[in-house]
Amino acid sequence: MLPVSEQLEILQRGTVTIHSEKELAAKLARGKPLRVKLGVDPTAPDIHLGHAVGLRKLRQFQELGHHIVLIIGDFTAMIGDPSGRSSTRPPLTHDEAMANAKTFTEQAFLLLDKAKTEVVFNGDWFARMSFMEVIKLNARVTLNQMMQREDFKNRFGQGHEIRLHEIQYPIMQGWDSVVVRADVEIGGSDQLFNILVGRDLQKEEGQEPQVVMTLPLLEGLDGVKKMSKSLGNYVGLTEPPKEMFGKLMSIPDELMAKYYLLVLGEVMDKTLHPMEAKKQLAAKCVASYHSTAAGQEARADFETRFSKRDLEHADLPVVKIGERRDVLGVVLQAYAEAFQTNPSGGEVRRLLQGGSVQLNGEKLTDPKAAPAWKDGDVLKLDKKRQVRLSL
RNA sequence: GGGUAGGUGCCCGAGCGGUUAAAGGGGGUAGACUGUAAAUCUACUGGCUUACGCCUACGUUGGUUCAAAUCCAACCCUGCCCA
Repeated sequence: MLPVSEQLEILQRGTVTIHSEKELAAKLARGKPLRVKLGVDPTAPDIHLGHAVGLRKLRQFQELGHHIVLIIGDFTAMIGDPSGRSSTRPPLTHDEAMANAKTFTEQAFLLLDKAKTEVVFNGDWFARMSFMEVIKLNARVTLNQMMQREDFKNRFGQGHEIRLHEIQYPIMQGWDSVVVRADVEIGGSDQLFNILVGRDLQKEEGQEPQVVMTLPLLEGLDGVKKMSKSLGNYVGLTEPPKEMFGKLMSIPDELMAKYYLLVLGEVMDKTLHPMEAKKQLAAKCVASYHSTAAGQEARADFETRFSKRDLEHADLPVVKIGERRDVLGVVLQAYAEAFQTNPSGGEVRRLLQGGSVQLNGEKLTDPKAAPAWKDGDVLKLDKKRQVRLSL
């Protein structure tokens, strides 16, 4: 193992808070592998770049010889939990949670060393807790304490409802730490409160409290809200290269440096033109989850399709025209076949009206028109999607 | 349990018998611009295989009325105050 000071230097990189470095140093100094905990709720089947921030930090721990405990919140996912602002996440069935957990862990191993990772499910201990045990656990925490959490405080202040099960959530997460005897827990900076609860519970149980390590939250494509599946502002780790590249090109410039840091672990070259910097970012990201070649290809494709707007020579999905020859019908078909999405007739009419739909560069506006479609025609559907037609 | 304020479209929020698919804002989509960035301007923003037509929508269910998101009743839910 590396000397403590070197380990510390690596581990503290890119963190928001470590509580406390002194404790971490002391734990490291023992020379034994630390148990580093990360809890994830399998509320969605895919891992995105936001999750990857934490996973990358775990990877660093692994490379330094430490042990990772990945806790899958199969139990917590079933009861739903407070998500972000003021809404409550819908509860999942256990089957749904487990199905998500499966793909979730598979994807996590894109970044983690499977051999040094222990995966546990918190349903294993929560599902068989008795009500008495729950009460006793609750007795250790005060409501006043819970109300310190910003999310609760705000909602309470605004007269919004807070359901009691939501207040259990930090307690459960904290109890997880007790069960797995975590030395360190990492999480997004929004997890600070929950992780601190873990410390309290550990102390009460006579354990040495875990070190809290929080990481910056990665904003999603909108540049404002935390990346999340439910907000639709995410980039999935397993997305196809072109998709991944395109999505990254749409992030606000202000976020680029942060993406460089959190997604790639690099410092952005500020001398580059922002667009070039973004292309490099996107290509590198694709490279790390697919391949360098895929990154270059995605970049080339992007430049053909969007920078040069050369749809003629672009590699587009091909849609074979079916029975319907009217514009509305063909557009609907193209969406369905090439992009697995089914916009409503109204939506397509709106796109037509707005001049979004173009055939070989000519705007199509009449849903009822039936142009003389030709083999190889390029049909642009919206800002980001185009197809090639075949007869 | 009592009192009181509320429950409106993706979100916030106006409307308080007809002209309301429902003001305004946010968000979203599209167009212009352009770097699939930002800013700005503009349009659109319930559904229907093709619509000056139909269907669904203002917590739920009934009722009054030619006509209800708007009035009445019961019920469900939330905040606040009291117990």
